[in-house]
Amino acid sequence: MQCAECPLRSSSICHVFSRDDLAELQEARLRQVSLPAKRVIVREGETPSEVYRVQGGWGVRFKMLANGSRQILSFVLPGDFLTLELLHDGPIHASMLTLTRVTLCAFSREQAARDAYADSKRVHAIAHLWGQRVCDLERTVVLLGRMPAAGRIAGLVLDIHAQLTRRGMAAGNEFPFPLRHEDLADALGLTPAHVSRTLTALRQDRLLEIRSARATILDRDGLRKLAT
Amino acid sequence: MQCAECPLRSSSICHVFSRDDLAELQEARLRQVSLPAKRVIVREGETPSEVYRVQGGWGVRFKMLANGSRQILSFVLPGDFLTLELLHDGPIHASMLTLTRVTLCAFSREQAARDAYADSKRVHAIAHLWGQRVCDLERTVVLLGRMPAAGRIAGLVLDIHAQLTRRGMAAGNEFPFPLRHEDLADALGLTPAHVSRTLTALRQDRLLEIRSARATILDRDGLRKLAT
DNA sequence: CGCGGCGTTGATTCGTATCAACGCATGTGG
DNA sequence: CCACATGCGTTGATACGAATCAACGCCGCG
Repeated sequence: MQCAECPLRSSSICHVFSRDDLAELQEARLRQVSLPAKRVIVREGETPSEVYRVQGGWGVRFKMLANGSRQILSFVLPGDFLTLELLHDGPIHASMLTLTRVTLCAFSREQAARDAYADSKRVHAIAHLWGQRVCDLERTVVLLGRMPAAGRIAGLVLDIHAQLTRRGMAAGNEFPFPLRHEDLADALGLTPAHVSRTLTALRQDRLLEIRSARATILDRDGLRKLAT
Repeated sequence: MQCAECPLRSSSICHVFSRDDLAELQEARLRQVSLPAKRVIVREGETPSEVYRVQGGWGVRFKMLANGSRQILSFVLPGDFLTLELLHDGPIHASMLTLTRVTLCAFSREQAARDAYADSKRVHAIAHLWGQRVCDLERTVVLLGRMPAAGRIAGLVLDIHAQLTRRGMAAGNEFPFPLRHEDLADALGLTPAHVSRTLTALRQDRLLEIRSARATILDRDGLRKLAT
């Protein structure tokens, strides 16, 4: 797909990097990559030479612990930029994995890092992305530190729904949701078994329904109350 | 105290903002403020007109929940900058409270926001600060999501010790630690009672000792193992 | 058709919360 | 200088939420 027709351009970093010059953006794009599900994109500590704008599909950023368990730090959605830390030298903080087939638009890390601070509009856009990332993480800390299982799930689902809505990928209260119970568990500090029980309860209370890789919010106010 | 003699200058944002011109830094500093313990510095959502470099004392960034419980997002230590989000318009993400008497060096938010992006060295330094903040939060998410009480305490104490050491405020394995059990509990998703039990266990295992506002790491390897 | 991955459900265990009582230090006013 | 109040840490008994372990069912797929 050409950048000119990309529906995600306006809601992603591409917008800032090429408001005036679409041809320049198109030319900077090295390639589009398509990865199957369950493929490692990068590993913690690496410094790949490309950065990406996610074009489609879902992924996950996570850390492995010594005891073999996995903590998911965030989900990667279409429109996301991978990754901010590569714009100023740092190796990446966390490993990444695709959950579904994922399409990426690749750019040169080096060039992006140079261009990123070329004008103040871009600098502010990047600072804004950092701010969002921090905000998301802080919400996650609150969920993990102070909320019971149902509240954690409600909070996560509402966050994802808000993201997808902003990027035009949710039709009202229904939206794609390819996460398995195990993914939810690893993101929320729970076990798959308990996620199953909690989702069953949420469904019976007519708050939230997750079926065949789609989620439907049945009672937004109810969920918001749970996620306080 | 004059900026020229400030022992924290080299390990804080002041270094980047005035490597060449100490007089300029000194002049930019609006005032030094001293706040007693348990005083609110700012509340979530506000946009104060000053930013600060913490000169001394400890504080806390936190969010209150509807049910009255508190989640601490991070501790504020001498040398910290308050706050990054004020450098590009955002209102602050979380309320802040002093834990001890705190001394702050105040600067104009407006001027700092203008100067922040004036040269690429500063831009990179700020991006680096964002990166650290994200890194800290990600470690917190791992602690809260996947570790038992002893591991959480170990992880937090080691992080704080590393920070203080970097800033020259820890003498080997002993360092100031003015946190009450309730503060630890609110940061780590535990209750004060359970923090007490866990600290007792850590003391009996000769791993960590916390007494009269000071902490001593008795067995660093043991703690690191607990914190995985 | 059989197999593997995933979700569900039940029985049990475990970690932490909750609630309450108590001790100790510190501060304060009589 | 003592009597008392306050705040914080400690300890114990009990409750509860979630983990663990295991069995089973469903479904998609080779």
